Amino acid sequence: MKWDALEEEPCSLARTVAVIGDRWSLLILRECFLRIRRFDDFQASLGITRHLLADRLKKLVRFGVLRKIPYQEAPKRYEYILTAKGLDLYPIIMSIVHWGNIHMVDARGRPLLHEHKSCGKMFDPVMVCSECGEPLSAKHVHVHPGPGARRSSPLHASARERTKRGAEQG
Amino acid sequence: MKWDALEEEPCSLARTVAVIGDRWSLLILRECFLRIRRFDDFQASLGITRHLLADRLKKLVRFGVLRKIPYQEAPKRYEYILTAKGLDLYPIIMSIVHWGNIHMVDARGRPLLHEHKSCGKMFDPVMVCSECGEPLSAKHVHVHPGPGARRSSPLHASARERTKRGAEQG
DNA sequence: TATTGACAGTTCTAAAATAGAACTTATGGT
DNA sequence: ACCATAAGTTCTATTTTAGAACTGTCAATA
Repeated sequence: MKWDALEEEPCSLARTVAVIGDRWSLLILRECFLRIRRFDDFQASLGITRHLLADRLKKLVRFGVLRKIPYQEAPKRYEYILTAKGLDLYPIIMSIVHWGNIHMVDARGRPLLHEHKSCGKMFDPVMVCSECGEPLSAKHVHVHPGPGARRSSPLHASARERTKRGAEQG
Repeated sequence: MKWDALEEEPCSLARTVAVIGDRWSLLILRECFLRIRRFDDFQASLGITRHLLADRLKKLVRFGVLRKIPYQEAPKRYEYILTAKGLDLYPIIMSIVHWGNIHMVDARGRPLLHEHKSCGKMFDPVMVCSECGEPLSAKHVHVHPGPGARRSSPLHASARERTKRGAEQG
């Protein structure tokens, strides 16, 4: 499967994965949320090759996650900053960090602590239901096909269905 | 940078990315949360090559995200099911889906709707502070070094610092 | 004036990962 | 014996990534 194909999938996860579903994009975004903005700063702090960094920044700009803002003329230089769309990735970044905090820390403990300025306390992110405010878990969620679903299948056809349909169609 | 190096980083995001930071792992996990459990079902529903699927399942099992459970003897067959550690990935998956719902849907609308069984309503996931319950945004969060942080740097050294230190150390 | 350094890339080759298809192993059914 | 199911493994070709060097602008310095 090609990356372009992912964007076309009738699945919000697949489409998002097309934007951020590779290791360097996620690491670049981490740096963005830590106020890194410039090419050489990304490069040095990540150890990414300049080639790939250029490529990924271009991709993130193309998807509207980052914007190139000139910060000096002569020679023209740009900073990469998060757009509103990019800032909306915060829950993804935070939930990834949180999972790592719970399941991947070594004996030394967390590399990072997060303080909520609004209440002044160190916190963990919690994902809750927008309607009732209760914490969410997979088993209390039921999935329905939405208006953009593929044909009659719940999400997309299950394995066996698709194999059969493929065979029927050609 | 090699994948193994990511696991060693003093950063919970990098360590999590070592586990789920590639497109196929995320898509496989989507299927897991949709109750797909068997090799051929993953393969057919994702269109992933069998080679890569075997590789990714092995990796997810190694990291303790999936467990192989025998469902028949002779010939021995296994299902891949989410462990508790794997189920904890739900907020990551949901926040990815939600971002796609907001920013990547086409004119037809969302491919999927989510119902919260506890309250009976269609919902969106919201990330809140564990201490005060307010919705989180990047600008209300301040980052502090934790016990597992690298030396004296806030998260890890900034670009320029690291270049300099590298030069000093040889 | 020539040199150095900062910055943001681009270009190159070698190594690694992925795609796509065929093959293997074990077993049960016809 | 022959076919189907299931879960992989093996193979070659293509694509992606790593790593290093190179390019082009401009400012400051010797």
